[in-house]
Amino acid sequence: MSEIEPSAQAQAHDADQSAFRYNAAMAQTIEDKWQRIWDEQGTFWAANVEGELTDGEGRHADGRRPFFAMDMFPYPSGKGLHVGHPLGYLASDVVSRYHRMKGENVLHAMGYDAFGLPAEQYAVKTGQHPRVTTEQNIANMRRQLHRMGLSFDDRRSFATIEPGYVRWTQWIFSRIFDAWYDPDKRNPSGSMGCARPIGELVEQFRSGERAIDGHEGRAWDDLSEAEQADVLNEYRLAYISKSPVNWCPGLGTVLANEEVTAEGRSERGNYPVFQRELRQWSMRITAYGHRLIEDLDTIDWPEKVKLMQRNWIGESHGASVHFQVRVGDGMEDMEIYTTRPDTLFGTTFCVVSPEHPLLLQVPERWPEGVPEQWTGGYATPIEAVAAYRMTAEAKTAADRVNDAGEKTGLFTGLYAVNPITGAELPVFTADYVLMDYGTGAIMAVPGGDQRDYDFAAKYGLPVVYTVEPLPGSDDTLANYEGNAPFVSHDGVVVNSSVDATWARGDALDINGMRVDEAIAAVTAWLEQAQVGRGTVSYRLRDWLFSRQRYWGEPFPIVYDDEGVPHLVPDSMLPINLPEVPDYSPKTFDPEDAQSNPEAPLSRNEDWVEVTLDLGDGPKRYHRETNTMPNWAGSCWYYMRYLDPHDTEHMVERDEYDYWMGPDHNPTAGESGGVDLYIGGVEHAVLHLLYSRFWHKILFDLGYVDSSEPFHKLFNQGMIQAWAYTDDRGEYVQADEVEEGAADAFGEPTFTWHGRHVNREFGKMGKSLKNIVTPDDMYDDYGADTFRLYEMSMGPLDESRPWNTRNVVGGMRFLQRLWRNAVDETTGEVTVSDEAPDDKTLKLLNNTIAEVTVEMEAMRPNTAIAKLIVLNNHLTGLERVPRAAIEPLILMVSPIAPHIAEELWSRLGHDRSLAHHPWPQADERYVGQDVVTAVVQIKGKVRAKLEVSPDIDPDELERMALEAVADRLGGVPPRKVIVKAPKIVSVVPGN
RNA sequence: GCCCCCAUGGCGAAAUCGGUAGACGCAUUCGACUUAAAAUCGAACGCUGCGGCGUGUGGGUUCGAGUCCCACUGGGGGCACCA
Repeated sequence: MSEIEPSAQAQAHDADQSAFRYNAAMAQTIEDKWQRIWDEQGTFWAANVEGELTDGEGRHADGRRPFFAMDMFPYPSGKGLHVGHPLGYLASDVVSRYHRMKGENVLHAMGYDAFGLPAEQYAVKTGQHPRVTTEQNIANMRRQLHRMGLSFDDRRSFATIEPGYVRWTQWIFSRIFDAWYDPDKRNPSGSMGCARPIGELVEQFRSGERAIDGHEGRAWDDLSEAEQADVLNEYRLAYISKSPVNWCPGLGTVLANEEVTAEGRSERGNYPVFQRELRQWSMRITAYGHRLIEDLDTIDWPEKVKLMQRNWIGESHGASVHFQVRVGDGMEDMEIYTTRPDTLFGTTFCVVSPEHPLLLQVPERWPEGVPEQWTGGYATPIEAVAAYRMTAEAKTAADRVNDAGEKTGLFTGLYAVNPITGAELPVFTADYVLMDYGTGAIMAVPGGDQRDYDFAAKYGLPVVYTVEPLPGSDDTLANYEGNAPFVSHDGVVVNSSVDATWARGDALDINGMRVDEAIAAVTAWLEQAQVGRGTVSYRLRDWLFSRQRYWGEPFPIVYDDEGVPHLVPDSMLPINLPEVPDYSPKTFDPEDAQSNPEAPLSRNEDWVEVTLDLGDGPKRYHRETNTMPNWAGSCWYYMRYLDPHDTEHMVERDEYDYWMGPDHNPTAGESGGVDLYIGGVEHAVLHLLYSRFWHKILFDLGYVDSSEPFHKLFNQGMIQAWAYTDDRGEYVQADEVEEGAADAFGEPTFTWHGRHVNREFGKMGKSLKNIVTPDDMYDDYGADTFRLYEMSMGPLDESRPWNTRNVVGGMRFLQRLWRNAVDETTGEVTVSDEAPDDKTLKLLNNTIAEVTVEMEAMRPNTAIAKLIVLNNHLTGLERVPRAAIEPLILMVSPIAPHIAEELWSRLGHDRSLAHHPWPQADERYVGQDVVTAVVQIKGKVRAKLEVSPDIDPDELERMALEAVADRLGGVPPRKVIVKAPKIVSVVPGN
């Protein structure tokens, strides 16, 4: 191995006496050298069970314990990295290096999530093909990450845009399209509900085991192909529907619910989003709602993220109830959803959403004596409903949010019959009822619901209270009547009995019951009377899966002349993106709600129109021109690291079982999955929910044998930064700001080129002029110091401000470490082979024990503090013993690997320390000879005693009382608590 | 509005099970070395009237509270007409 010669720059900087000093220039030389050696020797290659992927020494896994540590892979934007980005990558690298030293077979790799909107927008802006700009960005990002010394197995890197990857993304889509969800079948983990191949559903239809929806009485084979396709579409896990979706004219695409902000605007670009009824692809994630909640209990994730997923899925238990609606001379069925079936006696009207199909059947005339406010002044219900639908559709989601609380709506001219009481209830349409939650229709109970109360107050509808406060509480119904609903579950049912129910003619009386009891009683009655049943609703919507974009995965779908979708056979995958004359999206005036989406892929007719043989001879088809959302690639990428070059499988079965199967690793739990997944909390309900969903489908279908993709999730904090504005509010260059004396209020003041500036706190960004890049760090300190600083800033999962001024502390630590082994003037190794003294042995072994605990718990900040203490001790010794500094170097190596490798090699080792066993503490030297025992009187420290750690409690009590005798003034203590050997707490007698 | 999380010196933080609050680092100050400076090494470093007081504020539980409980203040995050 080549000897490091100090660079000319380093020599000039440090003059003659410290030519071998560890400084920025030396660090860079060392880092280049070791990064090259690691690459050449395949130091970080992870070994597969079989195949071409062996470790650097040509070995397969051979039963070694696996550890799969993964980062949320980056989106290769053109902006490059700042020091805030790699915090998670550094954390996972430290963990990976530590686990390698524990002898585990560590899989750590990095891919690139390269489809998506920003890449496309950047390409449009620069006039280059997105593939060109994306690949440039990937190359740049790869260089920046490599320079940090991250221990990736680079053979396993890939980008989601590569045809070899797209092929399997499309293959997974095909499996999802070709599957349905059977709620009555157990899945492989034993709970109810399982995805099954669509062929098994067809078999049920064909055999008559299952009735064919909408075609009862007909044989499956008598249905036309288009009719069959329509039936199956209602079951497929990937399906086409015409339903209200988020249409964003400013971006020219539809968006998933998760991509729309609370303000009702697009998460990207912040454009208005409109509810439009459009024909789009969806994925039936709602079928998995319960399992996605339930299985959170099997994984080791931050409670915060689990809670966000539970809230997002929003499971609510209630009942659906069939109301009869008078239409003309007949009756139509209207199904409503309620969580409070106990309040059926208190419903005084019904509301359907503006998109509800019942509105197609409104009468031609208003009934007699309808108030003008109900009709909105329209001559007929048909006109009123049409007009209301128009205004509702034109509303952006943002308008809906702003109007929340302000109720609007119109009477439909229809009346529904309460199935229990037989009361005739006017049916309104109002946009506070949403078509895609529950059944899109509600029974309004103004006495028990704030929204219904508001609506009733505005339209002069009666209010009936059916629950009153518990007897014995201070509260009475009188406190509510005339001004508010009683919404609490804590109450007793009143006003709720009939002698003969309308639907069934039996008596029903729930008066006096508590709410929970009453819910159960009414639900049971509904089921017996066959007018309703207990149901579960989800806030979660099905996942809108198509986008009007060029830069995404094409669907493996073609349509025949009748518009029936067909899968493109697996053998024809991947379907690559065609060259089109213009790949930019067709965007519109952001406010133009009536515009229509147009997919860029439809611009290439040669690609769209295609002749294929799908098994029944060559026929003409046209391709699906929408593309998949950019979440598709990230839904399954973790599996591809295991087996990145496989052309036969998404992932080879044996490799999956070894790396991610639930039996492979005692720490991965019953769910199996990635051992450690590090990333930002911003993906809590997007990527992490979609990934779990896809994974569960693949699990149900038998392609993978762990029920969850990621066993342990860790969210790293955000690195924030100070920014400074001048008196005009313009940002000034943050690194040119100087701190001045505190002002009259003790607040610090800041100046920029002599002018006063204000400090604010937030993100790091170009526009805030406070960017610090990793390259700045390499130039001034080197990658090891940069790594050390980021790891020592504080707990990994908390956000904190970046402060370049503090980085020098890490540099000094590494310099002292270096100086403890190498003479700065001569470059000679100075360690001694003599045995360490007793004090050094104690400190060394205690440090090993403590640092091991910190590393296991992912607390590099406290590990570093303890390493510094040991190093500072060695600095004070006459000669530094080899037996002390070698374990120190090993413990430093996960955090500052380059300097550790260099010192290790200078100390005479000819192999990399990357796989050297982690130091073991010698138990004989762990613990203390003397401990300080504290004597407290009423919790205040009054004396300290140096005692043996295994002192007898009675002896300690005697010593303690003697030590504080003068404070007790001869009065015997009332109570003495002894926690030997650390605390004696005395309660004085007076 | 509902739900969740956080608050410790001048600064980043530590105290992991209720047991000496402030480890470690930055900044600052003093000293040694030096013609001088840098670097390095050593020391001091919560406040204080030297009695004490101190972990956002007020209460509580306990021999003992940064840690547990209640109420509040400030900051951050999630959801938001979900029947």
